[in-house]
Amino acid sequence: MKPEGSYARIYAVVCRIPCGRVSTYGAVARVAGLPGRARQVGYALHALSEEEVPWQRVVNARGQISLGAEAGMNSLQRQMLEAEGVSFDDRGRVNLDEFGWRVNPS
DNA sequence: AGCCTGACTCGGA
DNA sequence: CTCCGAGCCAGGC
Repeated sequence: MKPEGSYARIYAVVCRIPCGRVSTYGAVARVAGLPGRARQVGYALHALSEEEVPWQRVVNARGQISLGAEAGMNSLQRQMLEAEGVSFDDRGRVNLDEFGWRVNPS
């Protein structure tokens, strides 16, 4: 198993997130086969920087955008999600109970 | 080789 | 509900 393989897993999971839905780093990590390595998920996405992967649909457990550090990106992400139909509150948080993506919705 | 930082999460206060 | 501390792995210097 190559270390790069883990990254490909993360990208694959993110790509599986349907339009208008968001997921958390922990959830993606778990589905990608990296339980507890949520941090690495964010790290992988940061290194990603590709438009082919909807990294914008990935937020933290609070449903808030953690990009803060990357100037401009956090605002951009919010607008992109809003364009997909995702609602944000005054604090810039998403209602995971509603837009939170479930791997297998019952 | 080691040390520090980081797109995070969880449990407790 | 929010805030704080500890744990986790990988990359950069």
